[in-house]
Amino acid sequence: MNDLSSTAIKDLLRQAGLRATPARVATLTLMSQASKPLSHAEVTAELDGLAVDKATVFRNLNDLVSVNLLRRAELGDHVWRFELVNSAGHECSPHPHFLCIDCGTVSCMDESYVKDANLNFAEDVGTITEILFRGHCNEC
Amino acid sequence: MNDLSSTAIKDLLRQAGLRATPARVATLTLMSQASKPLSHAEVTAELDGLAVDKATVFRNLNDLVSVNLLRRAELGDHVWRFELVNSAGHECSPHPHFLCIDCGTVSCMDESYVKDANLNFAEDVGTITEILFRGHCNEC
DNA sequence: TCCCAATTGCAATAGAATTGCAAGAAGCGT
DNA sequence: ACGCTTCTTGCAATTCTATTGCAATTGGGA
Repeated sequence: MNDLSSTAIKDLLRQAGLRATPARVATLTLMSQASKPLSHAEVTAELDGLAVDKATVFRNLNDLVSVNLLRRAELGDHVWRFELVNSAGHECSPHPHFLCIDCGTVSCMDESYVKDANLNFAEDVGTITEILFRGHCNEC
Repeated sequence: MNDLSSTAIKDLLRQAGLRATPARVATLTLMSQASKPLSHAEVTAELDGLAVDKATVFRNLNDLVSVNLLRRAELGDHVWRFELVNSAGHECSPHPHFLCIDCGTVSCMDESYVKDANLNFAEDVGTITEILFRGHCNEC
């Protein structure tokens, strides 16, 4: 997806306030080369050359999510999957996401799609912070 | 929501090819009175007067799903939630859910809220099977 | 009512995800 | 380059949701 150099990845981490440890650099590198969202188990397996503990993998993935470098998705099989958040421009205003339950790919949709619905609903039940659509994408 | 009589519920079960055991009747009764999707833990808690084992609750919920009396949803917090599929006409189509990220409460919203958005979006990216809103509910 | 298959209870299990804590690194200032 | 502070890691144990095996029990048609 984004294939970044090692130094670029370290910079990303430090700019996010995280230390650029080998495990984190390897995790982000892996994610930037992945063609689909990876589960924790898959990330652990790919990183086995580094002998990274699974708890560390979990913590790193969640850390990367909390600083918005990764996105965490649930496809409906009770396994978290992680995907790079492409910080190259958009991602500014909150917008709905579409999650394909077959291939796991997350795509962004224009905010205007559900603007009206959002407003109506917010008045009824609470404040919306995330809108997620699940289904089968056109490729699947 | 639908408050069915005990005999009606037994009929539903038998028509579906399942035996009308007390645990199942109680489960379906509870589901028919619920205003929102219930997790397995919630169902177990509500049924504690009957001393139903949690494994039995799981099995019954899954059985009811497999005969299309219940619908099973995953709202992004790794907890299965179940809700009645009302075969009596209304309320049978899948509708959006709202999940409070603070207290975990789930509520249902009317399908019409996002009907237009749904149609527009489906043409663009794929087929929508589930719509989920996350945010802070009015109580939190 | 009788009988067999469906169902249940109990305990054990699977597996994902999380946590506590001490040892080990990253990166700051000097 | 050095040392110090703080963040991370590894390891083991734990939590939590969900599932399964098996013997005992029960529903409901014959």
